[in-house]
Amino acid sequence: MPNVGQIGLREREILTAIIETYISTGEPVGSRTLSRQNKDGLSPATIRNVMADLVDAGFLDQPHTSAGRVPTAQAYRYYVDQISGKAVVSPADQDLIAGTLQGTVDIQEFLQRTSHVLSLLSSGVGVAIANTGPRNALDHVYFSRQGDKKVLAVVVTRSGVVHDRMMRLEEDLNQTDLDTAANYINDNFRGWTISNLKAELGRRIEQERSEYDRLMNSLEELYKSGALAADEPARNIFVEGVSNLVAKEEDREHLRDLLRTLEEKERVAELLAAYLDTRQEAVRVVIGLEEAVPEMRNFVLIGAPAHVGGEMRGSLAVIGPTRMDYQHTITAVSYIAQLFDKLLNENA
Amino acid sequence: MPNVGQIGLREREILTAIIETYISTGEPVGSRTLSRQNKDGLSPATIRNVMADLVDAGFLDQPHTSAGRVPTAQAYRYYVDQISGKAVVSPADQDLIAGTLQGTVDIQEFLQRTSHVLSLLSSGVGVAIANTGPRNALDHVYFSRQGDKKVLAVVVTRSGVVHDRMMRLEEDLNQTDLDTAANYINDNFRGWTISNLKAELGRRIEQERSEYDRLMNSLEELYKSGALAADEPARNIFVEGVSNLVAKEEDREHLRDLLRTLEEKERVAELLAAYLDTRQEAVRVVIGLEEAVPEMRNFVLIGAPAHVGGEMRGSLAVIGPTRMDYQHTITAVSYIAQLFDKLLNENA
DNA sequence: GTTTGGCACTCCCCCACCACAAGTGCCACC
DNA sequence: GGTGGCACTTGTGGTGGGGGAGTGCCAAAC
Repeated sequence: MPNVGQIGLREREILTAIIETYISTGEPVGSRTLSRQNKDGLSPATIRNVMADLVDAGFLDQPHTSAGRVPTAQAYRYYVDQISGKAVVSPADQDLIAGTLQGTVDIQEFLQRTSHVLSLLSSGVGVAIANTGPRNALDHVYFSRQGDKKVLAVVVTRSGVVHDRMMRLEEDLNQTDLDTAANYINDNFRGWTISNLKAELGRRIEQERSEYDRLMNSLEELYKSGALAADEPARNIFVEGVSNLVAKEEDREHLRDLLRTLEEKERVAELLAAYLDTRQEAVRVVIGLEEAVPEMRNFVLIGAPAHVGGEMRGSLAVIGPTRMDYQHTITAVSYIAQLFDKLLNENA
Repeated sequence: MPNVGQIGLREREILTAIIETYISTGEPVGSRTLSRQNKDGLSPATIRNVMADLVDAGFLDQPHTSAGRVPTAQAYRYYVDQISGKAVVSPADQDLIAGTLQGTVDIQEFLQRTSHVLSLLSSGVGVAIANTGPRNALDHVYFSRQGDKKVLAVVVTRSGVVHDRMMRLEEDLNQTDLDTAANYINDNFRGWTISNLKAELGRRIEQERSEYDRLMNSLEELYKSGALAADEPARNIFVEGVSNLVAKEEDREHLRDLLRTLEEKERVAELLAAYLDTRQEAVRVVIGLEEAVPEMRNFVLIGAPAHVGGEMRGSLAVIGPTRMDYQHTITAVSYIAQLFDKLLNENA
């Protein structure tokens, strides 16, 4: 068994140099190239020996016998661990981010701009999501009659996310009935999670069904119409910058599958949820995305959750090729995640 | 000067055959191939003569001296005119469309699903837009205090489009002030276009500025915060199916530019507006998109507007390669446009 | 013992070359 | 006007060799 993880200083330096060279050139790196750029003036032969060790240890691969070496997932993992927390976000990036996000109070707008700026700063796609999960607490609802049997339902949650939805009822309700129903819900359920609210409301409707009650009748109508659905996920998932991937991904078919997956925004949301559903605040770098999503081979996820009171309420990420500027991207994600956290907590 | 447009029956048959063959194979079509598939049993030599005429008349091009012929924009134009209005939408497509769009009353959901189904039915991207232009009439507004100096503004227009926007004020207003302001606007401006409303409101605020008035003060606050902005275009523009283009477009750089343009949804909206802003109901096929958008060379737009009382309130389109199944796409766009029209008129 | 230079070997990449297929234009003939 | 024939053009696909980059290993040097 090779001595994985037990590599010395020289090995580490060379490994880092190989990874960085590969990231910038995209071509397998050979001993000669490395020897030339290395200040320590090591000869190609020495480097070859070290490289052989690194292959044994699982950090490098050779596309074929007489080609240079290419970093493995394990190498990227090592590289990311090693650089994480090192750099701060550059002033230029700070300006760009501040300029883009300045003045956004509205969550959806923030998400949209965040995904955009992430795609600009990285060589991948930017993703920004506000969770509209079962744990999202109600602030208030508002119903507005829009015509015969048609009602606009606006649900505002404590995290500032607004759901508006046009509903069709089975029987007509006038605006007074709707206001009464909204008041009832707001008075009784403010602060409840949407799913709990729905369950309890269903129970109460069931209980009162025997005796005729105007309010309960209105509530039942609204309940049946789905006016309280908190699950309109596609509206709060923003994915931008797919054009970045065109330049990066070689294989055409692979590219098409990838874009197809990214267009299914719910899948992207699931991916982030799977890897970021944690109480940790830190940026997480996931290498080896193909285990969860086969068409994402050779892609990594750099993401961070946003919390309100210890609960995850949103997340943002860059999904890009393994060959990317990790330091730059990690600091950018980290910086924006802080802003996101702040925004959510202001709104809470 | 070549006798453009003065082509006989035989020429037309051959031109149509060339276009259809080119659309299905993607390769320049030669006289021999055509002679073999043509039932009339014309010899390659005859076809060659006809082809030479068609080149003179501007319908065909040759990539190089000894290659087959390729249709020009003019040829596609002819082809589309010739087939338009011929076919009806197939039962299978009807099922797919109905299944996807069934039960959507909410405009945004309809737009999203429409763009999706258009991308499925064609080999291009599907676009669906609800106009939030200056001509959009107010139904009512609703303001809700969300915290210190923060207000959620919900603007509902007659076409059923909802704008919700979180605003930050310069000074705090309580909910009563907000309700008074909303009532004032609803009582005075229902049915006005948003831009007229804003202009008139600005005028009134200016007029009353001298004397202190609580209502006017609230209105001014809201006015300044931009709560009445009707221009949140990105939320009502849906573009889906970019992965379709990966398979179609050869040139990598071109593909990247194209995707980049399609990601700027406002530009897509402008494009539709430019070509569809008309009182005509019919599907419009725009060939030669590169005049307006250079990166869309070799792409066509097949779109239709949706009207309410003679005014354009929405539009939908497919943007796809010149090499596409026109008949299929045109009928699909036409069919969905009718549904869109119906939905808008129900909501009106 | 580590580092280095040397050397034979492997493999990919590029390019020149050639034959071939598909297509054309034109001309003579029906 | 349609057709067959023929010489010419041009992209394509396959082959083969030269060159470059890199490797592994060994023996010598430090």
